[in-house]
Amino acid sequence: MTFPAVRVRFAPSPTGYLHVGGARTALFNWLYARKHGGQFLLRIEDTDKARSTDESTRAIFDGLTWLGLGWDEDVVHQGANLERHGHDAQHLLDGGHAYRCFCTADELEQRRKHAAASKDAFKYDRRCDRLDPTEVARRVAAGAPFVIRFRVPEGITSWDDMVHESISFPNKDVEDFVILRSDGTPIYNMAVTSDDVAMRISHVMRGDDHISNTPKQILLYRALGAELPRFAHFPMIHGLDGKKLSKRHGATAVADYQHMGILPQAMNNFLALLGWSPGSDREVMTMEEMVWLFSQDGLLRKASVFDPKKLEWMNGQHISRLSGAELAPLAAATFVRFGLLAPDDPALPEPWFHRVLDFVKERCRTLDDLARLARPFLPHVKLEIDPALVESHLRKDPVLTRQLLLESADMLGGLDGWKPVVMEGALRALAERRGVAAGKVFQPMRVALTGSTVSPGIFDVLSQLGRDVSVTRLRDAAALLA
RNA sequence: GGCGGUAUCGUCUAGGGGACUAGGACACAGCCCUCUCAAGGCUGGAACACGGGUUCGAAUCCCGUUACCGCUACCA
Repeated sequence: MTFPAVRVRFAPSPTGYLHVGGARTALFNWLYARKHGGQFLLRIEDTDKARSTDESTRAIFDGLTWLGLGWDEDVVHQGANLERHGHDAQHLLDGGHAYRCFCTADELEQRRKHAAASKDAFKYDRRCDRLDPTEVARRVAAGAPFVIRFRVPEGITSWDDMVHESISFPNKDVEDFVILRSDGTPIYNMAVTSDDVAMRISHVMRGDDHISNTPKQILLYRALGAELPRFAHFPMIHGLDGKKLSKRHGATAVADYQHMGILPQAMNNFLALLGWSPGSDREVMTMEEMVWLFSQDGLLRKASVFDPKKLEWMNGQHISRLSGAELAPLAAATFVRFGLLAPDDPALPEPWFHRVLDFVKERCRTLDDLARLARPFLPHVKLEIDPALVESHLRKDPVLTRQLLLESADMLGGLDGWKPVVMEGALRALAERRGVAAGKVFQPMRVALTGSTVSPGIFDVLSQLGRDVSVTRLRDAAALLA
């Protein structure tokens, strides 16, 4: 027996940026396709011309590209398939699965309000389905506008969801939904089903806000005589307050995290763990490992809360585990933004640059941290010491500090060899001679050497900087105190 | 209101009838390491929503309640 080909799709509507919930849906689809050697397709659902923008479409492409979630065939623009959607709807009408409805939007609105006022559940009452055929023909001939409604049959509609177990809806709770607007364009469920059939989608995997659309789509598949795909409904992602993630929660676009210095693999890793678990305590994973570990058995049903703190932690883990060479291209844009490198800077592929990244990466949680910490070790960047730091760390005890700086400069300048262990012995001896705690020597040195109170160990800093630069910076700082 | 879904530490989760004194991670607190900051190590507080069943035995299965979420458009 052969398994049907796995073909999945991510189908966002281009009405904003790519937000983290969408990204997670795309990720799961991508992971599933990779896992099973199938295709991951992208379809832009732009049938709502009023809300769709090219800018949003671009944002979706950019977001997916940044995350590394490439799609396998040409992008499908739903709007290009309007004709087929219309045909399918017509086919349904011809086959007796649908009927014309002449009720206007205003009338419907009135009836809905009326129902709400008397606390009744509103459901279309099928009055147009009871119209006499000659009356229908008369109205059509007279040019009366109409929509096409699907005639929901009796019975119950259910399916085995890959995330949930069996979900079922009594058809009496599903109203005769509109499939074609009066202007001949399709409504969501019609367009989606028509496209999914045409694209031979095998697994429809999306957010669980679509659960109540599923019975409608299943009914459409059946009326169209098409084979049903498998369905999977992923739980929503909420903000810290437990409410649906929205702008109120701060950053919700994947691009926001990109600009905050989050690595795409960390974003994917973090998102994957929202609604999926490998079934063990495994947390930090590469994309390859996730593909390997991904399984529908690990799919969770409960909505999860997006916690930016944990994302940052995870980002730090990824940064530390990547080599300087791997980090360089990922960090390039950030270094450019910090004014430390030019776009396509020749330093990017240089081993010395990679060594700098390796030198500081362990203490970073974001690429911004990386840029900040790497700065003092970039030979072409002039060291600047924040005046506030000069005040708080050097001018506290200017005479002694200047003395210590000068002495260490002399001492280091004449040191036999440039080894951290040797420096340590000499510097500690110096502190002892002057009767001060070692930290009293090291911290001013750190500020003098890096312009910061945070850096790798001071002897490693000296070693990385080299003797000449180190001595110069110590003397320069001392000069500030003269 | 109707329909659907969900329920384990503050958060992400492990758990699939006995291995649960409920495990890990983030966050938080303390300690260790230590020249700073991270990383790392150790320790601590912190959860099975509630009520009924089923069973010798329930976090795990069933029912109900509650809470939360989603859908309820000629939006997607």
